[in-house]
Amino acid sequence: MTELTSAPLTAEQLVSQLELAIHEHRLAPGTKLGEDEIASIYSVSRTTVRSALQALSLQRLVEHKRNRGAYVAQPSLREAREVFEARALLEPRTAFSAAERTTEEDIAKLQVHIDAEHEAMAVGNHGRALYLSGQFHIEIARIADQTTIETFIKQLISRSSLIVALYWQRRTAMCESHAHDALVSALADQDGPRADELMRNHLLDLVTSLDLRNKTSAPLSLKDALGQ
Amino acid sequence: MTELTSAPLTAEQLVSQLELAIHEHRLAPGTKLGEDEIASIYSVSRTTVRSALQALSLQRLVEHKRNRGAYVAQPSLREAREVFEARALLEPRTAFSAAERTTEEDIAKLQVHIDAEHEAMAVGNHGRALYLSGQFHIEIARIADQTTIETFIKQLISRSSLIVALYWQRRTAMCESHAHDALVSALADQDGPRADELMRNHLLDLVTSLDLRNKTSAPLSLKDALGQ
DNA sequence: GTTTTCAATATTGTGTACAATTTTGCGCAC
DNA sequence: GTGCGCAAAATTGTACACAATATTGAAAAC
Repeated sequence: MTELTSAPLTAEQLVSQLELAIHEHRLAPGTKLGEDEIASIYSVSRTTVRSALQALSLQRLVEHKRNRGAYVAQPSLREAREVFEARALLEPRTAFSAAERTTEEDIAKLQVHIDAEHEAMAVGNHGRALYLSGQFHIEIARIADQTTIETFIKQLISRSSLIVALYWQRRTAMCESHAHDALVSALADQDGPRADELMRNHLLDLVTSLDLRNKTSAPLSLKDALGQ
Repeated sequence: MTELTSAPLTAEQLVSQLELAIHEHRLAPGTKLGEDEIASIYSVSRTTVRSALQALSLQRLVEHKRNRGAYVAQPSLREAREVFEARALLEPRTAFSAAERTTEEDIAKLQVHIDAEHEAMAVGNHGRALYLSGQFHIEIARIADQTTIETFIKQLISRSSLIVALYWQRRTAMCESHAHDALVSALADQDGPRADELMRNHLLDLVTSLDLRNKTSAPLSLKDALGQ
């Protein structure tokens, strides 16, 4: 389903593949990304892999340790807070702008998105649900027609996915997408101020659903802590 | 002055060199960045050059055209507007946060910065003055202690430099750094709201000093338009 | 039995060589 | 004289081979 041709993946496609895997929590934070390993899995040369890993490194999705290799990033508590502070600065206002120029096609698209989210949740595919949940936020930035800000938000969403993997409190209950429903409603009404407010609260809810107290610096397990 | 050792530059250092050259307008938008050319100039391998160019490409400082090479980016009018909209979302609030935690050392540092700006202006080194002017904004983000947002602002400042190169109206008069003086004052008083307001107005002044009307899509000269 | 040192192995970092694509210049036809 | 087409040159994209560094395991000393 992911690929039809047998043509070797380009670096850009490889970035997408790895990005998606990280998004959907198939690759956990701290996982080592060996160059030869990835090269053989995707049947590409190490040159391609290195290019892809550099791109992901600049996006802060992987951490590069000199002469030791690339690892899926493990955002610190501080980084986690910063990511959500940045989102708080960008997303509400972007939702505001989006509301003012939302078309009917946009609403339809968002509705499809939300349905897919619910579907993934129903099937129990939490990784997929989380990915789609992120795409929803990106879609709003797209509607706002601000590609520069959209790029930033994309990056923040990616990193948020890592943060969720590390600091999520409730393992069972996933994020209620009622917030997303309400946002779509505000966008459909072209109600900027309401969209702004809803997005602000949504982000606040997200942060409070995380465990961002600095008990220890421990990320996941003892093995991970020593694994560095 | 730029280097003492004869050790070959690392990719990261090369990025800094090229970044600085673009910042200071020694490399104009649209300039072709041939891989072999750069490799011979800095006595590094093409591998290093390619790595550096990829990094700059992801920062939107250079545009990569498949099988045609890398060029110093030429932000479109639309892109230019977007960059300043993003700055308007990030920088005022960041100045606010910075004001609340500014120390005396920070003030001293900023003052040195401003003095250097004036000095560069006095000598007529406009490129240098522009670079330092950008660094001032980055310094404020640093004071705010928000590395994630700082990274975004760095990128926006870089791109602003390209935008100034393309769309600056008054060729003679450079940006009056009185705005920067006022900001330092607000920071020294730890007056968040005033810093926010001053930054907001400063950015507004910057935008209005640019020529962002969409007369044609022409960037600089006819030659450039054809040069693609 | 524990610790330290050293060699063997594995992995990343870097440079070079080849392949693919595009551009350019010349020649021929109209 | 102008326009088209093909071949040669140049430049980027990709793969491979070697060098540098870090990790691992075993052997020896305490």
